[in-house]
Amino acid sequence: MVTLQDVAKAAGVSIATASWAINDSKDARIPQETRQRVRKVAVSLGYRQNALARGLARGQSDSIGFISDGVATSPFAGQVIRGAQAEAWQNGKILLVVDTNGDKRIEKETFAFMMERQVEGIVYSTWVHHAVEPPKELRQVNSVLVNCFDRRRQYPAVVPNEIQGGRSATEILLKAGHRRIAFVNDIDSSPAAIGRLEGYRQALSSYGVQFDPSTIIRAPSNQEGGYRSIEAVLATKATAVFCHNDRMAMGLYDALHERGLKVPDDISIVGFDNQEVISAHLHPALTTVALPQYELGVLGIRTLLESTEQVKPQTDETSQTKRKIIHVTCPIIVRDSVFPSNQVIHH
Amino acid sequence: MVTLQDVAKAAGVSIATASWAINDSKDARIPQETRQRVRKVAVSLGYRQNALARGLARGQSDSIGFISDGVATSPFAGQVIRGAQAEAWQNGKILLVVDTNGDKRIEKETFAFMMERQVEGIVYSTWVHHAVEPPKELRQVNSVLVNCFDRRRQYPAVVPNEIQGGRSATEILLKAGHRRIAFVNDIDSSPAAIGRLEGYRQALSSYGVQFDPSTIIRAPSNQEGGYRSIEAVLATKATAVFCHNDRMAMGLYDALHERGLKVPDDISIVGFDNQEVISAHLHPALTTVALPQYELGVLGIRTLLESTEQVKPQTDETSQTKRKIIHVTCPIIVRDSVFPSNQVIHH
DNA sequence: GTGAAAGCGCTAACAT
DNA sequence: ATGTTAGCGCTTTCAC
Repeated sequence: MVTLQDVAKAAGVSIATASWAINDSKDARIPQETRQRVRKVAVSLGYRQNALARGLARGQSDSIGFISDGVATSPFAGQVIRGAQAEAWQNGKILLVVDTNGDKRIEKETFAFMMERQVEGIVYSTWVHHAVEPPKELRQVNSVLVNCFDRRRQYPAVVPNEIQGGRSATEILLKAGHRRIAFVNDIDSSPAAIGRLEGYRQALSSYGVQFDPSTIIRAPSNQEGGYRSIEAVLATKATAVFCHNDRMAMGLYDALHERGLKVPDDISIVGFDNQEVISAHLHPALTTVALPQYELGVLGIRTLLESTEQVKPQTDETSQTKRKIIHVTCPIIVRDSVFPSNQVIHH
Repeated sequence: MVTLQDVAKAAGVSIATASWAINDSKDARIPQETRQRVRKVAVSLGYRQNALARGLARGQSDSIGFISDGVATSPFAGQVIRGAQAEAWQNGKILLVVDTNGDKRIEKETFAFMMERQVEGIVYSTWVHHAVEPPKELRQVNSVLVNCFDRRRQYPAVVPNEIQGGRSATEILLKAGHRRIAFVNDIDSSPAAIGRLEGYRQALSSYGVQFDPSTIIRAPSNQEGGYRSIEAVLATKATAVFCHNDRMAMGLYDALHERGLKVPDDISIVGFDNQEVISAHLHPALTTVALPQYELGVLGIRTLLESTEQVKPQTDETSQTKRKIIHVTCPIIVRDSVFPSNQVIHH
């Protein structure tokens, strides 16, 4: 293993100078010539910094912890890690990723493990968008919540904008001319269920359409739920349906198919999540609203890095400052399940 | 920040003794009483090891690099990371995960970055099972390939057993009494396409069924491919179809549906991949073969750790030793798309 | 401009 | 059984 010592010796300079040259320190007063020479030598010797030594000396590890309760498992949330990692990388940091599988004990251990490794902060991310009660330890370090939030607002959080998403989904139907729109929502209450409903109502209202509670159908948020809600959907006499997610839409497609009803000719459908393996490949392909997963990851890290620069972690338990929640836009993905589609495109 | 120094002082022992007590060194000859006392003090002081300092002193980082070309992206391969991480964790190691997005330049940078961080080895994993040419640098360190392999067998590799998978898929159909079985394979050649076909042929052969090339249909391995292969499938007069993957099966379901054909009454179907969001939720739920993703991750790390213990990384370019390839079993997941299903269960 | 040297927090060989 | 001490490889202050 080649050390800085070796490089210095080979270049005929002191180890301090070598360090400056390698790191290209702005404030070090060494001539370009020396810098170049040292670096040449370093390359020719195949020198590589030892991040452990560097971190120890500088009291900084250039690493960020990423705790998730299953992001890596989720079929459609790995993108969050990708975004986080890309943004961390941009800033010369590396991510220590641990999936706790939702286990509180593992979570605590993970936290300790990360602290030992001198992480500069921790991103705490969840699989589904919901309220969490993060382990108190998290307050000892800079941290941000991604795809979740704590009710007391002790941590900055980055979440998808469910309301806007629900609004966009509904508006695309309204723009296409639909006025009677059913909403097959998740039977479980959640930020997604609440937010998307609110968006749905806002959209109707902005188009002057009276909200009719009987157009709201609730079912489990999976294919079966969508499939089984067919009767209720047809009973609403709606010409279009906004499904809480793509999986429900997939189930609804099946049920519609079985009754010989065509999408979008007989009924228009909009989903949510843009779970590509489903939405992009249904017949017809499903118009849906995408979850900004990659962005959530990016913004999570960015938020963390910003707060690292400025403030120290809050240790003052009495502090009442509410941390901000960033709501990230959910873009609409137009495909072929809304009729008449030409109108959709023109607006 | 509390250091070992502080703990030693508070406990009234030397720093060395403190270190031994904390690490519970077997060979250190210190009485239990002292150990206990020191640890009590450490806890009460809120002491936490500094992994950087420890790693520097021991020349060991307890971390493993995990490079992937998109595992985190893949809707169904995040499990590989989960498995890898769980196994690493078991051994007191942490994973440094970087997704290169398939970019060769990022790949090189990632490698350098990981070496700087003194990783004890690198797992190089790919999204699809295929042959790779890993960057030469990889040979400088202990490494193992996961879900991919190099033709020259310079690295140990862990891959799914495609042949056995294909065999299992076909056998379940044979056991159910089917004798004319179409195989809708991927039109692109790949270890999966080749292996699954081989398994299909082996299964037929072991049941004394003559292989008929006309039952092999090739199409792009996605929903559209499956959907469009309907004519060809029907033309084979097969009573059952083995699809190269669940996505193709999903497309085929759609096409079958449109012609009023029922699964499994009119035709039985088996998929591959066990992409749950699809397979578990089609109507009827799809019998399929699962990719052992979690296991791939576990075995990747285990293999790495084993070789770390024993051999040093091969630097000898002329060495001709072929590294082993571990083929991991792909379990069959029985659901409702094979008829008659009762027979299936009884065997 | 450059170098000497004091750490960073910990481990482990060596002394006692 | 316990303490002393020399590093691990690097950064950075301070002196020249």
